Order: sequence, then C-alpha cells, then structure tokens
Amino acid sequence: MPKRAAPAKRQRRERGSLNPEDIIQGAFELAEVVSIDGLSMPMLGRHLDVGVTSIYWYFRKKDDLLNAMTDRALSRYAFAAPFVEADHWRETLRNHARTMRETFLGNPILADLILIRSALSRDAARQGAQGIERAIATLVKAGFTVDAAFDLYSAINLHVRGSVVLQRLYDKNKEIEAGASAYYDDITIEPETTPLLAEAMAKGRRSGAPDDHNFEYGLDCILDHAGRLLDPGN
Amino acid sequence: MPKRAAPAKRQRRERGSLNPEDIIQGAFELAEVVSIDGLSMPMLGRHLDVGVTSIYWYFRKKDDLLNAMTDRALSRYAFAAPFVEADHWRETLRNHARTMRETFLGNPILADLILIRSALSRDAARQGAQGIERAIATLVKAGFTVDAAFDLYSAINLHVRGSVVLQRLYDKNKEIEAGASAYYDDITIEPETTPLLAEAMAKGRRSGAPDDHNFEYGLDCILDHAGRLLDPGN
DNA sequence: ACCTGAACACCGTTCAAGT
DNA sequence: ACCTGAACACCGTTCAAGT
Repeated sequence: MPKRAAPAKRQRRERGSLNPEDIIQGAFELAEVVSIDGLSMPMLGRHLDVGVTSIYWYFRKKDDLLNAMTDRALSRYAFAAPFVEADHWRETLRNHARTMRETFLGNPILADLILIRSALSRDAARQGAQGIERAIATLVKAGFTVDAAFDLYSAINLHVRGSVVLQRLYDKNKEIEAGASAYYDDITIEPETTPLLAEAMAKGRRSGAPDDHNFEYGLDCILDHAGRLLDPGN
Repeated sequence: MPKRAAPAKRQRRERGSLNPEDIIQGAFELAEVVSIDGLSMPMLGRHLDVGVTSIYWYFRKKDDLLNAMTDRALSRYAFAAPFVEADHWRETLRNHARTMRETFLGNPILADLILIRSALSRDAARQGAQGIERAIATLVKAGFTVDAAFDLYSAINLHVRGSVVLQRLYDKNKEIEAGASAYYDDITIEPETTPLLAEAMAKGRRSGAPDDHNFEYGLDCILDHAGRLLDPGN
C-alpha cells in the first residue's frame, strides 16, 4: 500500500562530497531544463540529491549562486566569442557583432545571466574592459580617433545587447503564451485599417520583431556611419 | 497588553464596493511604490483593504491583472507619445524616438509592463499597428518606398526599445546593488591595463552604458542611413 | 568543518463556504 | 452575485542541531 511517496529519505551525504563547483555545475544542468527564471533552491537540492540547506553553506544567498554562475558563464563566453581581427575593420566589427549575437541567441542561459541579470564581478568587468580595449586599439589602428572608436564600439555593443535582450524577452513571453486565451495569438494585421503595414508584411517583413533582418539593418547603419567618418569622400 | 497586532480584522466589504477599475487603480498606486516586480496579490489586498481572494473574483490570475494594467498603461502611453508630424521627416522621426524614450524612462512601470513583460491584447496590438501605419504613411509621403519606410521605422522602434530596456535593467540591478559587497561597486578602469578606455572615459564617456549620448549616436546612424537612401547625392 | 530537517514568512491560487 | 478565511503547494532563508 504505497503511502503517497514518502519524502524519499535521502542517505546522509559524507563530509567532503559537496563542493561549490558541483553546485554550480548542477545549477547549469537544471537551468538548461527550467531556465534561469525557473531555477529554485529546493529544486536544485533535489537535483543534486542534497538537503536544500546544504547549498546555503557554500552560497549564503541564491544571489551569490547566480553571481557565481554568471562568472563562469562569462569566462566561457569570452572564450567562445573573442575579438578576431579580419582584413578590414568593417569585417572585424561585423563578425564580432554577429558572433556575439549568435552566442547569446544560442544560449539563453548566458543571455539571462549576463544581459538581463547582469551583475558582473569586478574580475569579470576587468576582463570585459580588456576586450573593449583591444577592439578600440584595432579601430584606432584603422584610423579612428580614440573617441570615435569608443563611440563606434559602444554603438555596436548596445545594438547587439539591445537586439538580443528584446528577442529573449519576446521568446520568454511566447513560451508563457501557451495558456493565454485572447493574448498574443498572433498580431492581427488587417489590410483595411493598415494597408501599408499589410503590404510590407506580405513580403516577409516582421513588424517590430527583433529578427535577423532588423539586426543587420541596424548594424549597417552603424558601420556606414563609421565608414563615412573615416572616409568622407565615399 | 498588545497581542502582536492581531490580524487587523477588516470589516466585511459591502456587495458592490469592489470593481475591476479600482483594483487596477490600486495596483498602479502600489506598483508606484514597490515596482511591478514587487507587486504581490496579498499586498494589493491589504492596500485595497480587501481580502486577497476577493481580487480573484475579478482577475482569475495575477497575469490577468497585469494584462489589464498593460492595456491601461498602453492607452495612456499612446496618448502621451503620439506620432507628431514636424516640417521634415527627419525631425518627425527624431522627435518621435526621443519622446517615446523619455516617456518610458520617466515611467518605469510603463517600461516594465509594455517593454519587458510585453503581453499585448489584440486590441492594443491593433492600436499599435495603426500608429505604425501613420508613421509609415508619413515616410512614404516624404519619398520612401513602403519597404524602406517599414525598415526605417522598425529600426528606430527597435533602437528605442533596446535602449530603454537595457537602461531599465541596468537601473533595476543597481537598486539591488545596495547590499552587494564585492559586486559592481563601480567599474574599475585601470589606465595601466586599459589606457585607451581610460582616455575616452576621462572625457565623460560611459563605457557600455545605455545613456543619452549613445542613444543619440545610434539614432543619428539610422537617420543618416535613411537620408542617403532618399538623397544619394548628400 | 560540513551536512541536515524543522520552521518561518512569504507567494499564487483553490475551495467551500458565508451574505 | 459578490466577498471571505482556511488551506495548499511552493519559495528563500534561518536556526539549532547532528556527525
């Protein structure tokens, strides 16, 4: 006569059997399934087969654990999307922007931790600063003033982060949409009231959606602007 | 001998004393203090001096309430930031982008509901579509093709939303920072390891921060791009 | 030094009433 | 038809132990 699955009675763990690295690792495994938003301490305890409170010996707050995850994610990301120099500064920047974007889009956990939560440790911030420094150096070598290079890189950086964040938020809300009745079935475009919109969207354009096309468009704007700055003749 | 503030024993409300409009109104008042993230149903019940469960008679889920708030916020916003035509399409677009941004920045609740949560009702989506239609019509009148006008408006729209969302996330995380020890005291730029960055930031530039300067820069890129499309000579 | 369950204050939500 | 408290399953976190 099974009694409603009695609380599962775990064996007591040995003394050295738990460590911060395993906890972080397990947290990533779990987040892969339930996303960062869905991650909870009790769930993580179950996933690791540990009493919830044991986790608190290593991370005094859930925030501390998320910070540690961010640090680890960031170091892997920096490895995955370095600033690679191509022949021309234009290609270099474009490639950088694209790989940065694709890295985030392909890894929502990374985006949630780094872009949405974005609590960087001092160490991570320093590492990021060095990446920016290299990028600016490349641009200065190509003929930009330090200020122009700085503004240009910032613009690219913001464009990528903005695009990714909007897309991530869009995807998140769409996942929930599953049960929503009247909400966001799909944007209804009626040719009677909005003929121009209907015309443009009939050709495959997506309204205000953060997609590849809109990303490339904004990227071109920034690169063209920079190009004319460097070479007013063209 | 006060007994730890006994549960406050509210009077029972009369039958017609509660209605959805009041609930939404109270929710906004509360959100003004605790932000959208901090809004909870029990808190709202206390604020309205109503049993928590009474709210559930009008809104079956917290999500429904937030959707209703979004709808109301959106209608006020549309009123606050209409698409005003200036002499030149360039001014028109620039003004539109700026007022849109300022509206959101000045009203974090609006930003949280519309940009971050962004669950639009079919009605709101339709209203939004009509605004876009008007904008595109203006641009077509100025000489753009429908496709070009559509892309241009989308780019502006994305730029504004991206900038605002990044800034809002940045502000949110900074509020929490209060208790964080080693995290994000302020980005340390060391002239020894990152001299170019240090040089640019000494002149007042903010690293990858979503600020006025970076916003205007991106806006110029888009408008210049559009200008050259319309008038290749310049 | 490390691991643990009981306990607390909170949350969103359901249910079976009261009026 | 509307308003209600008790109750449930969840959460983050603390505390006083156990080994």
